[in-house]
Amino acid sequence: MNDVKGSGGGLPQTLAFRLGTLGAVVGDRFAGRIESYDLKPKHVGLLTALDRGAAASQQELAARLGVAPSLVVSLADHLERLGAVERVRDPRDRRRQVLGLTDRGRCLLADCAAEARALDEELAAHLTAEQREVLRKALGILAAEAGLPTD
Amino acid sequence: MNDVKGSGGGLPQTLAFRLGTLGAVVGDRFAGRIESYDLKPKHVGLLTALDRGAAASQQELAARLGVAPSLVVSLADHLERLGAVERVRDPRDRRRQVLGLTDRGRCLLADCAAEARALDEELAAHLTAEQREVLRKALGILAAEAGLPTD
DNA sequence: TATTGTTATACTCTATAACTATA
DNA sequence: TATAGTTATAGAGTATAACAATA
Repeated sequence: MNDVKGSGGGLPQTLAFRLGTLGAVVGDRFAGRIESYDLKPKHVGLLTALDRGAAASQQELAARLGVAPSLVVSLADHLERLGAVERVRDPRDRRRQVLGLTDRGRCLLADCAAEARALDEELAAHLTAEQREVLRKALGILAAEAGLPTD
Repeated sequence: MNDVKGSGGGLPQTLAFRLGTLGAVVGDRFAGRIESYDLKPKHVGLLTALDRGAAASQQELAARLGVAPSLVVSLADHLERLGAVERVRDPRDRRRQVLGLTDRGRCLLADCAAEARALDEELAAHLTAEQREVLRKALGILAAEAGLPTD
């Protein structure tokens, strides 16, 4: 009458459980790979946001990333120390600090992308080409619905 | 020559990026859903581990979950206060506290599974039945490789 | 002496709130 | 007075290390 393996009612089979647990594991492994660049996933998220849109104020970035503005400050501080972003005062409104990617930042981002692709190879080693493609596409749909970057 | 949209080299298209970011979002949404049960995702992880295997010592659980033994103590404390688990001294080795699910714990776990299924409906609303199935299966393969629960 | 569980402590991450400069 | 950015502070979460009980 009930499920074979216990009382969870198949919790481990749900998308929510699998995405949540896998996301944590994959995030940790990605963090380990970018550690040598002195970056953490949130820094990469900020770089990605900058790479995808026009240079933006820190408040706009905070809204895009869904984090507090004060966190953008510390992320940007760190990235500025690395020479990956630069802050430019908006001459029309001198309160605004517009963040822009530097060449160094683009280079770092490319390095992170390469690390992610290498990690993909490890992760998907046992999937068929077709499974990989459907997986990538389906995750893209979910990401788009969640308002996350997709391209 | 280069990618159209920027310098990320398609970072947002990688499995690693999508799993990491989606995992965080989905984890937060799941956390919001189980908040009213006074549970957090880590508690559900511990309940799930208990539901799937024989009752286990706290050190074994820590290894299974990949967290510090001291964290299992605080998780188990909380679950014990909720009446979801009970600690029983192993009579053969009185140092060991064997954790076991109670009926209340099984009930809570079933509630969490229902929340996860409801979240799945929201998440996968725009996927075809076939996409859902391939997604579930592919994530199951990845989860198994990562040593996570799959059934 | 080694091991299990627990407690004490410290560190990381992030948000909230207070503050400064500009509008 | 309102807004952008910054700084200060506080809380949650988790790991490390010291400790107690048992083997």
